[in-house]
Amino acid sequence: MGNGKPPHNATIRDVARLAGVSVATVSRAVNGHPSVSPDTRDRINRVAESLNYTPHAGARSLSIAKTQAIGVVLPDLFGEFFSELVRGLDRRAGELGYHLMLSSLHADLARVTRAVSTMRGRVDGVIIMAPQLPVKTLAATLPAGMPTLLLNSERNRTHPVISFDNQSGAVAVTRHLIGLGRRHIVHIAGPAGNLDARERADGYRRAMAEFAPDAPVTVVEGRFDDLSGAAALRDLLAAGTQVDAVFAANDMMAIGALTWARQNGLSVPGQIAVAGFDDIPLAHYLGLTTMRVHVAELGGRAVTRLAAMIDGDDAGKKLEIITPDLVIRESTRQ
Amino acid sequence: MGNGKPPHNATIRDVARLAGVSVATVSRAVNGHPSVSPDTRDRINRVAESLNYTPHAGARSLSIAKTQAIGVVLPDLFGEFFSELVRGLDRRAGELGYHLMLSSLHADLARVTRAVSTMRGRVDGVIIMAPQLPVKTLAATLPAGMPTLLLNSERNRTHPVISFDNQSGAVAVTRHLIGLGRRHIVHIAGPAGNLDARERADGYRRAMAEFAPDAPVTVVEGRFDDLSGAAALRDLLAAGTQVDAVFAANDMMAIGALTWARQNGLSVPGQIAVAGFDDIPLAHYLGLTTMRVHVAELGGRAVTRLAAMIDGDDAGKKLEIITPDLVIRESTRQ
DNA sequence: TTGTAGGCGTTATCAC
DNA sequence: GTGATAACGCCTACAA
Repeated sequence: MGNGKPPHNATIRDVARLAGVSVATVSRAVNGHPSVSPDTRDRINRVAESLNYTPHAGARSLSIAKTQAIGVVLPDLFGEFFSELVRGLDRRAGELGYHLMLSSLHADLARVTRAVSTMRGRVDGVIIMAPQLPVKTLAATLPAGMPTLLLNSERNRTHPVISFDNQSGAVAVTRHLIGLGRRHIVHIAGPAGNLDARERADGYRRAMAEFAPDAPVTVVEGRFDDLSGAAALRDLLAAGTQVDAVFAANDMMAIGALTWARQNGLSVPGQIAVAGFDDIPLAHYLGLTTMRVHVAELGGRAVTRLAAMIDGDDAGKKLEIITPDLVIRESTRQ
Repeated sequence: MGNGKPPHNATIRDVARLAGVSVATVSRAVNGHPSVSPDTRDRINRVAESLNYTPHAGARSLSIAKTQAIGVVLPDLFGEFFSELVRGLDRRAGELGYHLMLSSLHADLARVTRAVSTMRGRVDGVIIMAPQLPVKTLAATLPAGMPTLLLNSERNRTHPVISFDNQSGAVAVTRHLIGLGRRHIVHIAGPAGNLDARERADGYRRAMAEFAPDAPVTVVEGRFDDLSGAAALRDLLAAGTQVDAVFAANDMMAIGALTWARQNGLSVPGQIAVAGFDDIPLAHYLGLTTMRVHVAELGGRAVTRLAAMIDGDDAGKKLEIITPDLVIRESTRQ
């Protein structure tokens, strides 16, 4: 390990030579091809084992033009959202016999493009999550002929996309808060430019306009993390804004706001009801009302779909939408 | 995307032909080799762009015998531990110009071995976390000559390993609980066979023997998830065991126990103090005392070290230990 | 500065 | 059933 005895790894040729057969036969034996006599097969297996021979996957994929790997390019996602997504991707990939080539922490177009480019030839297709980039721009810079599936990108008829129904999810949450009798409902949105954030804010506005037309509409911007959620609520109150409910664009910000409120003597949900979006495990423990988005399922479906695209049987429809469910917990139970 | 115009991706040969030069020159131009006249370089770049040419990384790595990718094989880790680890790995990998080939959910030897085998030829080395497998067994089945770094495996002078100092961490937690005046301290251990679990249990026993020799020692087994933590505490109390403190082998189980206790009318830390291990973000929010293990740092260091091994300058020492810190929060603050 | 040609480790198409 | 041998796409001496 790290200093194995043979400075040079055994190749198919080494096995062939020692077994006294041709490389073609070794290849057949190793891949379980039927037309190899039991005798030769045994001999080859023995030699292979003694040499600790492992086929070179890179060479193999170059030869058969198939890597059995899929690339995954992600932005800098938060804790459990990230792990759930990757878990979903990895599980399904494993089931389908694919490896996962991961590249996260990619924000801007250049990084995403570079990540995908360097993957060409080592993956059969890629799954990209870049909610901050316009599909057109993105598509224009990707390697031609590489099956690509977009996660949580703008709906669009030209490229395969899977995403959450953010807007109707946000409508459901907001409507729930309105149903509680709250009127001073503020929305802590995600970063400007982020599509999910924008769609959720749109849902909030739509619901307010429809179900509480006379109530004030207040949107402030956060950065999807807990600190910015806390800061947003603090600033609003400091500015004298009346608040009896908070709908944050994701759970982490909601948790920041919720925690801050309690630490500053405000009762939740008594004085302020709080709701988030995502349903990360933390939400369960803190009793946070939220929209459950089934992140792992998203990952699994993405892999399934991409695999189909790779195999050439890309189902007709480009757009696939996953509907989130409202989960009511203590933070809005009065 | 998924249906690009050219059914066949452009290769270096296509570029060469259209630019009226040899493939060698294109290769040099693409790789920024100095000895290419500005004219030719320009022409080549233009053609490459027009063809949307992206080098085939697989072929390239076969040729230069370097993939710029590292494999990561993990067991089925829980939420934030997983995400923090992968984040740390990925960040450092990105900095060093490596891709990450991920394969998680691997429990038994066969799976781990297979995962690593199928990675040969597509990665330059692997990082393996398999706390349930003996190093000797594992090492025997790995492809020869593949740089390998083990995470949280048994200490050992023959193979490079990075791991937490589980035992002294457990001693610190237990000692803290004893210092609180608690005497009926139970330990909810991880799955038998898991090395981290075993070391932490050992630390608990050692601390009890040394600092509270007359107090009862109670160890029950959990599965590292919240439900088993809750069940463990419930069963202990149902059996009439006296309990005034719980030290769980990881945070998820501690959280399960803590939540169960509160839901069943037991005050924490009043009647029962609770402590965990890992310091996942959730612990912060629930005020759980725990050992902080800097998971992301572990990942980063692992990549750094493996990269060094790949480059052949493997530092002398095989074993690298990361010491965790005690973080005291409400769950043991009286 | 540029081209020729061999090789990286496998697979697959032919023959035999 | 087995063996040559030509790909796969790229890199790199070695020549020119």
